[in-house]
Amino acid sequence: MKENKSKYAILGILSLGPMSGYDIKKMFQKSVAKFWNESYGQIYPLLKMLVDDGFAIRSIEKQVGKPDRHVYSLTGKGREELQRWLIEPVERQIGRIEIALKLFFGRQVSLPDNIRQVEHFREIQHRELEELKALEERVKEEKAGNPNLAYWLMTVNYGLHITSALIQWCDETLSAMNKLTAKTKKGIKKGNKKELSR
Amino acid sequence: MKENKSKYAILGILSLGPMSGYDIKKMFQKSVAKFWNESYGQIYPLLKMLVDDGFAIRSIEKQVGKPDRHVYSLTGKGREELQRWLIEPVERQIGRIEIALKLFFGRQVSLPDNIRQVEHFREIQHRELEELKALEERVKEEKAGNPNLAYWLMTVNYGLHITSALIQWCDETLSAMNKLTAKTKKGIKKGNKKELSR
DNA sequence: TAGAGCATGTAATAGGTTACATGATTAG
DNA sequence: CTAATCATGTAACCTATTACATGCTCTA
Repeated sequence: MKENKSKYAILGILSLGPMSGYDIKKMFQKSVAKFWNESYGQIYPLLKMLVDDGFAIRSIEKQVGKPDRHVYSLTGKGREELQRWLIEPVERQIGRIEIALKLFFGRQVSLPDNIRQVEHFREIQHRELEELKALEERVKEEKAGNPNLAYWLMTVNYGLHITSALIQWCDETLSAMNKLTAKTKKGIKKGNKKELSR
Repeated sequence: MKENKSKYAILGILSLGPMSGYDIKKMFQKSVAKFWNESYGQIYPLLKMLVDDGFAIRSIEKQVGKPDRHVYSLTGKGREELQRWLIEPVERQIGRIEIALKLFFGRQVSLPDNIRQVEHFREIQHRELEELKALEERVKEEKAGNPNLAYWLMTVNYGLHITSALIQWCDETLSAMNKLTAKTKKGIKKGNKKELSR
């Protein structure tokens, strides 16, 4: 049986309250954007499916000057379906990690090229870390008293752990690369030209 | 312009030596499987494209009792294309992290349900860590002297850092959850029944 | 004799992004 | 006057997995 994860992501967002497709997209953006996102091309057809399957109901809010809002609310059946998925154990997933793939083939380019690549990756993670720290503070302030707070902070913490670990890995990797540079330089001084070859 | 990552992954594998589609699949399995993989449905059509674009050439090895081997080798143009991609800076990618999404909606299920989920995730990461440690030793032994060794160890190290960070996060998260349980229990002793509600 | 390994490939299907079409209102 | 925001949705297009088709050899 194929499980469409996007479906559960949308059920989850809807569990926070009734919303339109447009609202859902915005909600993804300002809540789980760091580890999940959906496009309109997924959201609108899936909302239709959720209604067809009885997981949500649609009500229409008339507006002037703007298109009508189609507001979706979870049904009891929809909440049960979400809960069923939430307690289902996650599986080991092998994501595609581009930086690792590029480095695996690192010998195909020069050492300075690889150093640049890792330094750039480190900058990305550094910016990410700052963003996550700011997010953590913002959530603590704005969501104080919200019964979801504890869980939300755990997911922010996930990001903090991963990002810190990546920065550490970058530092280790850069120092390992600098040692390789030093070795090559030594080789030159000793006149050992073999070590110069890639 | 759309860049097909699978194309570069295959060019990369081919940079290790001439190979058939079947070999490429096996090579993915025993080298980068922890962070990248490709299916036959991607490999065979892409190999055809690589030849059409002049990035690889195909030679046929006749065999008896088995189908002919179609062996692909990188051309100079193919190696250049790979190098061009390798030095191109990676972009920040937002992967889909299921455990984080589930926990974000954690309030929809019970605290013990969430604890079970994280404990299970921790076990997965623990097994992964053991596998990575074994892999590191194996690579150090079997690939001693291989000019790729340094880069390969850096990618294994990537996995080690991520996995250790995840285990740490699990421990922190589980202890945070246990504190929530303790709070609820205290509420019961004091007869504060409101705190029992989800 | 059943199953795994060798070896090619295609077709069906699922999953997902981007661009397009429409059109009023509001802020700079 | 321009761009953004509100708001719906669809169509075209990629990307990727799984199952299927074929068929020989070797091992348990």
